[in-house]
Amino acid sequence: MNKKIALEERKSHILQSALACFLEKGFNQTGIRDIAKRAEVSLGNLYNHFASKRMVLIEIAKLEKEELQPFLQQLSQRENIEAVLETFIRTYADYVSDPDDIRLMMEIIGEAIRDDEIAALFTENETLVIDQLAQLLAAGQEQGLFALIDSPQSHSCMILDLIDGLGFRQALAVQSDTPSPVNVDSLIKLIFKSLKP
Amino acid sequence: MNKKIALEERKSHILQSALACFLEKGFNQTGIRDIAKRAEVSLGNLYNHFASKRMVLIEIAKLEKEELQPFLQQLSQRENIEAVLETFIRTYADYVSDPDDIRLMMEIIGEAIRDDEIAALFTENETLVIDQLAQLLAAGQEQGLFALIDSPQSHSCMILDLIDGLGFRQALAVQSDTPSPVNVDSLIKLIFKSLKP
DNA sequence: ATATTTTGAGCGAACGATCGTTCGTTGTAA
DNA sequence: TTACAACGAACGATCGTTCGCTCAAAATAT
Repeated sequence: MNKKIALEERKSHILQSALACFLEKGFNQTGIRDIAKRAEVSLGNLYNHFASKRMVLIEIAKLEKEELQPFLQQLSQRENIEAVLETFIRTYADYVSDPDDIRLMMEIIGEAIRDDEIAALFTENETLVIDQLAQLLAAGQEQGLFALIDSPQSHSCMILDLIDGLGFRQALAVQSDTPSPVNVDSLIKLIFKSLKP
Repeated sequence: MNKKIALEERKSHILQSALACFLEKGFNQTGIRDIAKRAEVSLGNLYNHFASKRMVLIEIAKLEKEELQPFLQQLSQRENIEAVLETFIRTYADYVSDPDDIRLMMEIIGEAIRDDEIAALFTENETLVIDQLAQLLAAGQEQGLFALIDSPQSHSCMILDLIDGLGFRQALAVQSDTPSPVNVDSLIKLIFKSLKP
C-alpha cells in the first residue's frame, strides 16, 4: 500500500520532469536520457514505469484533463450567465497566456496531427470544454440574454479559437519581439457583440 | 546564365522535396537523407545548396510569403467592401482547410517557438495579411459599413484567428475521426455580426 | 580555333554523437 | 525465498555534418 503510493509518486515525478523537458526543448528534441537525468532516475528504471517515450507524452496529455476541471466547474454555474461567461474568458485567456501552456499544447497537437490516439485524446479533452461552454450559451439563449445561435457548439468552438489565438499570438510575440495587437478586452467585446440578441 | 537557372531549379526542386518530407513526417522526424533521397540528390550535393537543415526550413518559410500574395491582392480591392471581405474569408478558409497547409504552418510555428529568426519570419508574413485586412476594415468603417472598431488591427487578428482555428479544427477532426461543428458560413455570420454598426 | 587551367556541382563514405530500447544484474523490502 | 524497483552498459539505428574526391563545363591563355 505504502509502496504503491511511493511508486505513483515517482511516476508522477518523472512525468513532471518530462513535461519540463518537453517545454524546454520540444518533444522530439527531448531524449529519454534528458528526462531520466532531470528526474534523477536511471534509464532502465524509467522504462519500468513507461513502455515508451510516446507513452510518456500520452500520460502527460491525460493529465491535462485535470487542468480543465476548474474551467468546467466555472462554466457549469447558471446564475448571472453573462458574468460567468466573462469570467471564464478572462481566466481561460489568462491560463492560455502562459507561454508554457501554449508550448505544451503545441507539442501535443504537433504529435496529434500524425497520431490518431493522441489526436483522439486531445479532441476528447477539448470537447469537454466546448460542450460545457455550448450549454452555457444555450442557457443564456433560453433566458433571452443571447441571440438565437444556429449552433451553440459551433459558436462555442469559435469563442475558444479566439482565446487560443490570443495565446498563440502572445507566445509568438514574445519570441519574435513584435507586440500582439490583441488583448482580452477587445476579445470580450467582440464575443459579447456576436452574442447580442 | 543558363547554368544559374538550372542551379536555381535544382535548389527549388530540393525545397519541394523537403516540403513533402516535412508534411509527411514533420520537420524533426525528417532526416537530411530523407530529403536527399526524395530529391534524388546526393547527401553532399544537398549541402552544396543549403548550409544546414534549419536553413532548408527557413527557405521554405520564405517561400510562404509568395503564397500570400493572392490574398493581399484580394484584400486591396475597395469596391463593395463587404463582398471583398466575404470572398477573402471564404478563399482563405478554403486555403487553410487543406491539411497540408495547416501541417506546414504547425511545423513552422513549432520551430518558431524556440527560434527567434523563424518566429520573426513567420510574424512578418502574418503581419502583411493582418495589416491589409485591417486597412480594409478601416475603409469599411469610413464608409459607415462597419461599426467603429477600437482597433482594426486587433479586429483583423481575431478574424484571422477564427479562420486559422477552423483549419486547425478540421485537420484534427480528420485525424481523430470526430467531425468539427464549425463551418465557414457560421464563421462569416459571426464576423459580420461583430462588425455591424 | 585550340589547348590549358580553374571552377564548383555532384558524390558517398565516414565521423562522432545521440537516438529509443533492451537486458542481465543488483539490492532491498515483502 | 520471492518480487521487483533500480541500475547502467550495450545494441543497432540514425542523426546532422564533413571531407576528399571526380569530372564536365566555363574561363582563360595560346
